[in-house]
Amino acid sequence: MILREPVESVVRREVGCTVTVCGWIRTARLSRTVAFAAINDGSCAQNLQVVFDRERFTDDSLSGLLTGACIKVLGEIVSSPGQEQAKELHATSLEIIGPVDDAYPLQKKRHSLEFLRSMTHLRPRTNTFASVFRVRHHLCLAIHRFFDDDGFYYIQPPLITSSDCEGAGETFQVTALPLTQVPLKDGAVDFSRDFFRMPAFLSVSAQLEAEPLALALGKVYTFGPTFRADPSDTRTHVAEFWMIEPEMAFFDLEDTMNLIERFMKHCVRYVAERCPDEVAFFQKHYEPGLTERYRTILESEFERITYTEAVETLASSGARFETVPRWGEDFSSEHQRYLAGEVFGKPVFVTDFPASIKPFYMRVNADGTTVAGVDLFAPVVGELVGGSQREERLAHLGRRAQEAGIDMETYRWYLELRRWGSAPHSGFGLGFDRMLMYLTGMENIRDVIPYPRAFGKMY
RNA sequence: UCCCCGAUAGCUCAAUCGGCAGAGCGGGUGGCUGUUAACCACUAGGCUGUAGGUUCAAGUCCUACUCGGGGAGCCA
Repeated sequence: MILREPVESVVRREVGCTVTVCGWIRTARLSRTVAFAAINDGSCAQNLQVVFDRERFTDDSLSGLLTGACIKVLGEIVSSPGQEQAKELHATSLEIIGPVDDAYPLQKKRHSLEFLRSMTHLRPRTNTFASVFRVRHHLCLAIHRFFDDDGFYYIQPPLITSSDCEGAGETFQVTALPLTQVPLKDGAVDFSRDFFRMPAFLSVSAQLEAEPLALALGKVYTFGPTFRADPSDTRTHVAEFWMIEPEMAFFDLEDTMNLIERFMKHCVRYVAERCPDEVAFFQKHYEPGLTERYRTILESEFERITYTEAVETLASSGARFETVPRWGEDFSSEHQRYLAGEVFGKPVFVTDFPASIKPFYMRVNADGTTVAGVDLFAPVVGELVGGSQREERLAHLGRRAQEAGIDMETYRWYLELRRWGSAPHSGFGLGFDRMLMYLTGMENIRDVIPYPRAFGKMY
């Protein structure tokens, strides 16, 4: 067993304690009487300064103190005369566990995020990525805690599905057929000879599978990976990402907005409490407005306007848009950012969209032309959440499905939910990785995911 | 997929009108008050993304391609 104490705990130790620490050297400095190495073991944002008395350590024994090397140090906690840290470790023994050579790519200076993207195996050793992944962990737990405390059940929908969820993007097909010799029948692929005896896909949304659980357990949520084969090559898109999809029986659209707002505030508060060092780091190096962003979310009441009001606001704003906002068309990302950023300066719920631009499962409003959908737009990043009250009336759903060209046989089970014991219910979807971007200020989704899978690239 | 920008030392970048390929950091060597991305000196390190073209002369201009980034669309 390798005994060692994490830096996160060492920095809270009393002066005089003897500890063993293992970590990677971030920077090392040698002078005549003394040498310093700042080491980090990932347990926290802080480095631990280790001091080597050069009377005790020979030049040779310190020659391995290079940026990137993994070392094990036994020493005593002493108070530090330096300005940048209260305590430091006075070394009594040093072991170079993993030496480095001069080809080690990470240096004690800033690297571009693009450069670091080319080495996903080493970038977690940088302050930036270690911080991102620590916040990622805490945000995951914040989500589970929120829903557990709120009476939700965590469910696991299938990742492999038989159908393409309407309107949610391109699917990856899953097959066990030999692609070099695909079995054919009447000129088409014979899927009856595939693994599932039918075509299969990776899930693009768990919503449809979550609804039956909500209509039995009351409140449920999913939190898992989602796959999209869209050829989207942007800083907010990847092929594999994580989504949170709560689904609630006996919730109307207003209940849903209240839930989303409470949820967002909980997550922000949780991260601010658990990761103060990381938030300060991102504030300093990436997004000067980050703590202000947190404050706005925590202290403001999110704006709520209808789609029609939003279009009018945009049209009369005097701002010049590349695409003119017109009723009946979806908002472009510049519209979303303008509404949240310029008009309100805080997150804004937009509700009641034209039925023609939304999927068949959203509940038709009394006016017959709009549906009870809601999007949450945030400053800078645009759309964060998309949700709706689901159409629970069989006749309405049947009509909308037909208009949308949905194969009724495939969705028979979905219609049957409305046939037997139907109930009003609602849900929403939230891109976890995008939320992490929002909370860290990282501007490319590929920099908040350990191993991003994107169009044309497998990092 | 479309539009825009970029590619020069290991990394981050500079190179004026087309005229000798540069700096900082990192590496090595030496020096040095307990330093904080330490500092000082010296040193090694280059087929300027690839393939063509224009020119007396191309890192610089033109064409194509490759790779990277940003934006649009689609979406989370």
